[in-house]
Amino acid sequence: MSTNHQDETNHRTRVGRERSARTEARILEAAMGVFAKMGPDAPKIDDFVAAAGIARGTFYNHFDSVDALLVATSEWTTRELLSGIEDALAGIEGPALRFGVGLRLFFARAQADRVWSLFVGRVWSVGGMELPLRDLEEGSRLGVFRAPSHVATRDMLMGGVREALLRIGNEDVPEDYGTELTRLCLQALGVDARRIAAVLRHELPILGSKEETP
Amino acid sequence: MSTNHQDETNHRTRVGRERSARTEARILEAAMGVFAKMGPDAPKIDDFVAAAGIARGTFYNHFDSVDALLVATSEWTTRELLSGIEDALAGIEGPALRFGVGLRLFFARAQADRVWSLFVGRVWSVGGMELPLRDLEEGSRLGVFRAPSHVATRDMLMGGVREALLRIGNEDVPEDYGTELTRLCLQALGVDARRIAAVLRHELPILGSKEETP
Amino acid sequence: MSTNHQDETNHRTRVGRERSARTEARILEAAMGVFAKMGPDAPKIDDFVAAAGIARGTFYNHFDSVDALLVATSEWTTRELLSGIEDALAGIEGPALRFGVGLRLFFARAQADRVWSLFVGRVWSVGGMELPLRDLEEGSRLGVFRAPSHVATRDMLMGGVREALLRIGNEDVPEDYGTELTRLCLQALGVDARRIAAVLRHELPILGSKEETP
Amino acid sequence: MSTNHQDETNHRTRVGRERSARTEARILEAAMGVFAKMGPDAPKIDDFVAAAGIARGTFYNHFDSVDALLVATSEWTTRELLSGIEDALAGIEGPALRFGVGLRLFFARAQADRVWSLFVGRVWSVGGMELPLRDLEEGSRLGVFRAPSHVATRDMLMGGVREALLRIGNEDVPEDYGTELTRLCLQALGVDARRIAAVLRHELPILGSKEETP
DNA sequence: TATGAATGAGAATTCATTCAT
DNA sequence: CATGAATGAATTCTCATTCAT
Repeated sequence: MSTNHQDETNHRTRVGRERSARTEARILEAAMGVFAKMGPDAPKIDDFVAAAGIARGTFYNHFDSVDALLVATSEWTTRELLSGIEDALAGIEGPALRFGVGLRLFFARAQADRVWSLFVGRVWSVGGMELPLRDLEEGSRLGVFRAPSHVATRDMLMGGVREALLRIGNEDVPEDYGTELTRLCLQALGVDARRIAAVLRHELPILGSKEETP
Repeated sequence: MSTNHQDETNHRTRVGRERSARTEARILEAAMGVFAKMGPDAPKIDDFVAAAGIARGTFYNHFDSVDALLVATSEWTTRELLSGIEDALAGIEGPALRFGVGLRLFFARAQADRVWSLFVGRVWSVGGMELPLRDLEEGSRLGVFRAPSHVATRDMLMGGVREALLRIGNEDVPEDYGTELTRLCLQALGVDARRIAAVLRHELPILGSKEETP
Repeated sequence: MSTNHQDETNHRTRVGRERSARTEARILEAAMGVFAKMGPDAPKIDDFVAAAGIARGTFYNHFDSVDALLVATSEWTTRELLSGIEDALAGIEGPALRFGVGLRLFFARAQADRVWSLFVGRVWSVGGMELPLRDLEEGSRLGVFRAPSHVATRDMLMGGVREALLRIGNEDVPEDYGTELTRLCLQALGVDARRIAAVLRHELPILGSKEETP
Repeated sequence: MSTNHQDETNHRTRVGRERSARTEARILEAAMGVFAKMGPDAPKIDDFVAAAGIARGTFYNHFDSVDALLVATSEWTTRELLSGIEDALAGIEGPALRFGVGLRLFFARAQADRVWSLFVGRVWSVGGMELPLRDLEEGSRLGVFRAPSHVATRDMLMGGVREALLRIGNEDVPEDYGTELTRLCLQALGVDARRIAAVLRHELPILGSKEETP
């Protein structure tokens, strides 16, 4: 035997940690699907256990409750997307362009993963996902956006986007669905037609996904 | 002898039915509040029982399950509103005017009853409430609305309105919130600014609520 | 008005009593069927209420519980049969003949009313129906019956008869089923073949049913 | 390292299955007693739970309903007896001898376990226990049995045996009760006295009970 | 006396959680 | 860390009983 005690322990520890991480990922992956299908309140522990193919007790080795799992899943599903979009918008100037292209990127992600789309649409309130307030404010200040009450504007946009996510998650939509939804958002913001056309025509930057994103 | 057997039976039957109807109304009223606060999946039978001040068994005399209650409550909360709005719009012509004024009436109702607003916002998908498709189509055809995909447009509007209902139900909003939301909807539809102003200025017809509305 | 107070009261009382008696008969009739189909433990008050076509409260005007109803139904279904058979056997002598003919009369009744047969078969233990012990003892004493232990003999006969009642109640049996069963009972009792033939050939006396038998 | 992941999993699985099987046996054992005392319809889940000394939830880990438990218990209580009797009769020839000795073995079993006897007597209809039809038919064909209608004969015997089981289960009976009952069955079948005596005198073969019989 | 809505105790069932292996 | 049987509190649901009309 070429391994001494120390090595063995390290090995076991490392193996255990890897196994644990893999199990956790399985649970999160499964949880996204379960929450997407059943919403945040209906699913029971067994739904996750069955979907992840683990034992009941294993669940509790990783999460304390369904609520904790919901939070973790929200975090996991959006972890890198928002900063990713932020990065992708790095070189782009002007609130309308930034907001519109950002939205197009967001919908592209949704259309590429319908389960994700449905999940985010249903539990948005939980995860802290937010509209890019800075761009909205700047747009208002510059007069590019002609929208009245901030709150009403925020609600209109959030609602429209959420409904779109549900639509994408629930049925097949045409490829340009996300673009059209973006157009409607910009119209709602009072952006003039010419500028809207420019935003929708603008080349879509590449969304750099890091490591083990969902 | 002024009462015969037949009369007696009828009387008992009628009295019973009236009592039953009153109890059912109590349950529905309570249910609207419970669903508004807790959503469609979280509440337990006891939540309704406690809110309505009835016995557990009484619940089952009227509804088979929470789901059945949800359906009945949806129906009950919207029964007359939509036809009421339809009636109120009777003399008004033009899709933009009809759609906009209808929306203002709808939000007026919501702002007047925040529990109702929250309930409808949370449960909309269940009740068959629908946008006035006819006006939307006509507006598209006439070029008053400049919106692309029908589906995307529907989603944008529905989502915006739903989010607004949640907002109204959850916190105090300024008096003109509904009007502003309406403006955003019309902007999203591509209606030009002048016409929007006219729609928002148009006098609000009276919404005739019949008998035992919620 | 030609009726004075006294008359009216009498009239009402009489009418009420008649109505009550009719209701009670309806319940008993229905109960026999319900117990026959479901046995003594399974049926709920509502089963009787539904079968009798009465209101729930009405049940309690006549019976205190399902158990009380079972007792009453047993009594009602067998009230006159046993004494009727006794009467019909009045002129017949000899334990084998009396026992055999009595049994044939009993099965004739069962085959004429299958619901009755099933009811008696299932709840026999409740109603105090009993074998004609006197004839059995006399037969033993005289050596006509060659059966060992009294208890075993009683069990064999009771069991056979009960099973026959269930058979008759559950499916169509040939007309001579009761006769054949009687033959088996006499064989079990050790009666010799010639005498059995005589018993089965003996003319069946008429079973005088009085008034409102089931 | 002498245990790998696979081994561990297998071990846990095996241990779990064994524990589960033991619990299930406890429930079945208890259920036999409960059904014997209360019949098939009266007992509540809690009766089984209390008798087996388990938690309410544990019941549902093993059986879906009282009905399912009844079926399982019937199967469990008779699983090996009938084939055991069949085996014990292997070397015995002649329908009367086979039938009679088989019956004596059956009653010996009943008298040795009164709870079993009562259970089988009360729920016979549920479990598929059956009379040895082959012997009955052969006996008829050979003229050893002089019985009329097959159905009537079957009912007479079944009923007698069932009633005997109830008797045995409910009170102390003399040691020869089973034998006497067997005599009555054979008499009912029309077997002549001499042969009956021979059957009852025949030595009782040993009933090999395998492993975990009730 | 007949009615049937309301009641609430009790029975059935689910499900989050624990724990020995 | 993974497993899954056992647990019992929480929840759902049934049904005998009451009572105003």
